[in-house]
Amino acid sequence: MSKAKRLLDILMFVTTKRKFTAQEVADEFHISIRTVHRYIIDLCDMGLPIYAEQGRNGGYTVLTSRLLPPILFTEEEAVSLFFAFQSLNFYHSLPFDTEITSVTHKLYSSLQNEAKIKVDKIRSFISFWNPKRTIDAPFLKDVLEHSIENRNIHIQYESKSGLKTKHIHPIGVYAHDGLWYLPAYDYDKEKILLYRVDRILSILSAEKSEGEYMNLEEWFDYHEIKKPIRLHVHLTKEGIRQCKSVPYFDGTVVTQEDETGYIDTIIDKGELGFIKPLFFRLGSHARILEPKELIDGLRKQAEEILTMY
Amino acid sequence: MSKAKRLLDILMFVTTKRKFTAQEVADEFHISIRTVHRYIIDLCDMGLPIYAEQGRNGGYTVLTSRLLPPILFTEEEAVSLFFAFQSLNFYHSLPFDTEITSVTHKLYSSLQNEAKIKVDKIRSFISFWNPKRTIDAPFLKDVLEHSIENRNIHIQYESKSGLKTKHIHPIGVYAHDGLWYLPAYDYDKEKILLYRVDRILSILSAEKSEGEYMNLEEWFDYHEIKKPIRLHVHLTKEGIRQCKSVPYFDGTVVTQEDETGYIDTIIDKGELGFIKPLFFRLGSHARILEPKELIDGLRKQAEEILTMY
DNA sequence: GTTAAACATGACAAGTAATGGCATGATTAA
DNA sequence: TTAATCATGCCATTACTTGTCATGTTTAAC
Repeated sequence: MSKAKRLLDILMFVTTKRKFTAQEVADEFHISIRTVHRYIIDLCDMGLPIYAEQGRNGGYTVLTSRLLPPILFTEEEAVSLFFAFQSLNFYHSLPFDTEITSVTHKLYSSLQNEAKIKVDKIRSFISFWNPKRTIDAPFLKDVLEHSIENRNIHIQYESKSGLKTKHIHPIGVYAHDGLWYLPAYDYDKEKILLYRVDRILSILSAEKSEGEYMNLEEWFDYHEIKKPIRLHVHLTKEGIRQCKSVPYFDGTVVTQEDETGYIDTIIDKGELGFIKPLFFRLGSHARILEPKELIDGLRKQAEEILTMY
Repeated sequence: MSKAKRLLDILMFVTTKRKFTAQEVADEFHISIRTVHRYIIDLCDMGLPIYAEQGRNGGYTVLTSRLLPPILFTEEEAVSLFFAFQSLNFYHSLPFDTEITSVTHKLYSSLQNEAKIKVDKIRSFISFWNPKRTIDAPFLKDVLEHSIENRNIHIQYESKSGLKTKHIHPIGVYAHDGLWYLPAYDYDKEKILLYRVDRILSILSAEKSEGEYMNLEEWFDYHEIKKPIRLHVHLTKEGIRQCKSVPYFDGTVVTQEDETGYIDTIIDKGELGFIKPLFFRLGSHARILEPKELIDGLRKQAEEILTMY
């Protein structure tokens, strides 16, 4: 076996063990101790942070955590990585922040000048916009950790009705529109609710969870329609155009031959509050035929507005 | 110099040149041709896709594009990369799609089992939610290319008032809420407008641009207030809560001692259409004091609703 | 069809690097 | 004091790398 290959094998061996003696390596690879000492000098030269403790019970200790075998990237692949990083730029709170910074440096410094220019251009010509929030989510990493470790937590939460203590089982976290959300099973309400990570004021305690809950992906797919209700709306041409831009209606907008259209679908009653402002904006571009509750809600809100002003 | 170092130097040399002869390498590194042949066998063993053409004008050709020197990542760094990729998951159209797939494979396959589990967990416990759009943006990569290369383009665009041909200078592209947007200088309207990349039906022609335009970052920072207007609103406690969640008002919401609050700021008249539905939803939680146009707009829309139903 | 430029491969001697063994010393815990 | 550990030097042996030369093969150009 070539020396380079053997060195890498030893690199993997020692970064995995973290603490080891020269004798252990010699036994593992059937080489002499003298050679092991020499190899360790080579690894140090390669930049592996390693230190030795002398005397009985001494040995070597590797400072970095486990390393991957060296990977050869093409320039395009490196560029695509910077593109991926670009999508994280607008987030204020992020887990893995320090690691991403170190990867960025490692990659950027190994690029040739031409590729550096390309990366810089990507940075200035492409962006993933999210509202630049000033809201901090200090418990993001903790909450993520607890959900990965399948633990229940007690949290102090700033809800609509004031400060509350909640006993929840976190399902996962997701970012949307610059904010971090936490779907979690609420043991008091006995159902899954959606929390905002920035509104968590503290984590009081955590305990291992026994139950099995859905994961984040399942939660995204899962939309229980508890109170099905028919939504039936006629749309003008402009109404179609606007509704097609609303992800919620993606796929349900039907265009007819005369260029008008309609939406005719089943939704959950709880979602009416969410779509009401939408139809307010559409005004006469959308004529709601069903449900009556939506029409009444719109009327009520319209009357409230007219009473106010 | 050690063999490993020399092999890497040659690797860089040949991946940059793409096509070369053994003699060229021999001259460059002052080694014999025989050795070059031997080195090339080593590079093949390392997995470099390279083939030889025999005969006069023959030589070697490297199939992959330029490679970076091998990079050592820590396991945490690799995990953070998967985290970054996660943020691209909900996008339907992406440039660099193939590269990201190949990087993902390279990295994942080099992970140890334990780390693979960690990555899988991240994938199932953290997400960057964006509406799953079915809308395709086939010209995304082209438009990006043209803006990087500082070119003007003629496009067919599906606008509010139908199919139109536009002569524009693209400034860059950005993703928001699952859609790709293109701010661009419109040569007919003589100002910067915002286009949706999915509404571009074709790119008719392109020519080198002479002018200097702002870049994407500048455009984000730039918000010309052409027709300044005062927005002055009183908010209830719930009104404050809701407005604080609206990025547009981030920082302008003031809370008073009695737990009510207000917004008092200068905005552009053109933005009224955008904030109108917001105040409709807030209803009596927000009492608009100024501008009159906003109140009138709300009243008009409310009357339209009441006339309809 | 001959020639020149390229790759492909083998043999071998000379040179270089890596290895193992041994010796010595330093440091530390038992 | 002893045993376990790292640190380092020396040297003979072994293994590898290199350059030179020789021999083939393939292909384009003349």
